[in-house]
Amino acid sequence: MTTIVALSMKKRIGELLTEALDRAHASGDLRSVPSPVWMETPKREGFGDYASAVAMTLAAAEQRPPRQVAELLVRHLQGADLIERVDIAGPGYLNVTVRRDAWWGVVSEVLEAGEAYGRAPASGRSVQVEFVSANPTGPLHVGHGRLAAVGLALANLLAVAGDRVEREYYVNDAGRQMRLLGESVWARYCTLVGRETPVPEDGYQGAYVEEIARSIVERDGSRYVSEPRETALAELTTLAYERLLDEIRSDLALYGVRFDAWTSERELFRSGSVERAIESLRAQGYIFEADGALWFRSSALGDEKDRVVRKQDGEWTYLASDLAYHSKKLEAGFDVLIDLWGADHHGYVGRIRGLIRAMGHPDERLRVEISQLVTVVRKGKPVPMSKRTGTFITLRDVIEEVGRDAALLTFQMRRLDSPMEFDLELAKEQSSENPVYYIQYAHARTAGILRMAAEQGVNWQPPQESDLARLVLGEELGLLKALAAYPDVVQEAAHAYEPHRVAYFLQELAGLFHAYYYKHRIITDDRPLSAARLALVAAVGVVLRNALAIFGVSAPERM
RNA sequence: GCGCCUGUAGCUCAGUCGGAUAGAGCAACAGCCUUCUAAGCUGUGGGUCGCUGGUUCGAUUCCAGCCAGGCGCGCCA
Repeated sequence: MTTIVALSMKKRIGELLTEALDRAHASGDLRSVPSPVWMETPKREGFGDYASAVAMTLAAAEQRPPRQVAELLVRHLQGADLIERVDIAGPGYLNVTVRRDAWWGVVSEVLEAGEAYGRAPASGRSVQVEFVSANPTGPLHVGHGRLAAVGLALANLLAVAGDRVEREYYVNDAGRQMRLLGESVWARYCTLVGRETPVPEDGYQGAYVEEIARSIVERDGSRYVSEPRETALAELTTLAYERLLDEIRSDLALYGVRFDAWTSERELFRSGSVERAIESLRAQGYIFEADGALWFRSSALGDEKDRVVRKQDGEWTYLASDLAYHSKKLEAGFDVLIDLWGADHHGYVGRIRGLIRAMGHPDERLRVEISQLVTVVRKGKPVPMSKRTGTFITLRDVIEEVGRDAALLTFQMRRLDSPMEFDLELAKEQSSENPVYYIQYAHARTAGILRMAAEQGVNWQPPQESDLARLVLGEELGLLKALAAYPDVVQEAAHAYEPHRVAYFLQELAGLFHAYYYKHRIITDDRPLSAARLALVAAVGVVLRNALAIFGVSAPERM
């Protein structure tokens, strides 16, 4: 039985204020019809626990000064539950102070809900998140690491916020890049068995290409050179891409990123999905022929220009299969499709949006989140990242150098659309100062205290209300308020599709806890007080754990 | 040239549909281990929010124009 957590404190206060507005309107004190109010969390202490600017918003329609509107709202809030005091401040803010005893209940709420604390009821919405989707032509690099970390977190965040979420990786295992990979491996292979062959000019030069060729030589010898070139090439291509895809899968597994579905581009061609998608667009007049090629009339759908889907030489472009891919996703009935792309693909958004429109879906159905590029720096010098030249830092390198948890969380400490610099030397040097340790250490401390309590036989669960009433310190109230805010943080972050907000919350909660721990003893001779504090500590541990889980970061019991 | 993103403390970055005295971490400096873990805590200093205008009672936030950086503008992906 899942406990459906009651409304958060913020929402409860918002409802009380909405009711007050309704009463004010019904009694004729207020002329305008009030819309649902938005509570905010004041930046400064002394401004109450929650604030609303509703009086200022209404002032114009009421043709009265904001403070006068605020005063009448305060009158209608008289006697409301939970509320200790409402102050009018500044230009007309309503600053609501919640009764101290109202906070204690959050401890029991957190402990009873456990893993479910912060989880919203099912929204009924289904969302598909497609991310990473790197071509299997080489190992994952740092940029993929950012996309993987954010995709993982975004998917988890939406799931916690109530959406049904599918995580998908689209495998580009067809087309020109695949052929180049095959030719590159072929060249290395031939050279290794004594037939010097140059790697094609646009081919892949990385050392991993030669390694693949070498492993094929070790297993199969030189038998491919006696086959017809086309047959051998096809076989080597498949061997190479399967091997690289395996590596990608294992890198992602090492990183803790799992996908629910892997869609193959080849399969889209083989199954006829590409032809069907193009035919369907043609039937609507969005496909035409010109200059010996086949075009998608995306300019009629908001794109900058029309795009080729089949080249003069008869080969389909990447766009053709991508149209088929997105058609299938739409037909699968997802309410929202999220594509997480690197900034170097953002010019692609217009044509995919064109498809969405052609298929008669609203723009909101497709969300393309663009990750600005990651610049990798080593000792202050930029490291070029190119699969073709073969000089790049792989995701695996990063995980091995700075650790999985640190890598995952580092990518969450900035907004996705903010460019970031990743200095490997710095990341190593600062590893002990990394936010991830700070947060994990807070969790380990909660675990350590609970262990000690168990050893000393201090009984604290289930928490008694009379004991919780002993939580009166400023630090304790601060922690209670943070715990109460967690469901709001999750919901607001999900609404904005911005998991990094949860990361900042984590840092704040960990900070509050460290300060509390240092200033006050949890386990003392005062058993009821100890019980109350232990319950609070346990609740902090639960929320730290739940929030870390969104990022796929571990919550160690000891460090 | 056009499009998208970015510009906030020395550095890396937050900043809640426009709101109150713009915040955090790192770095610097000064303190704190007889304690349930010092991977921690306490304090100090540090800002023309890129620039200029506009809208508004009110702009770091919205709009326009500049400046600087990144990315894109292919019958590549």
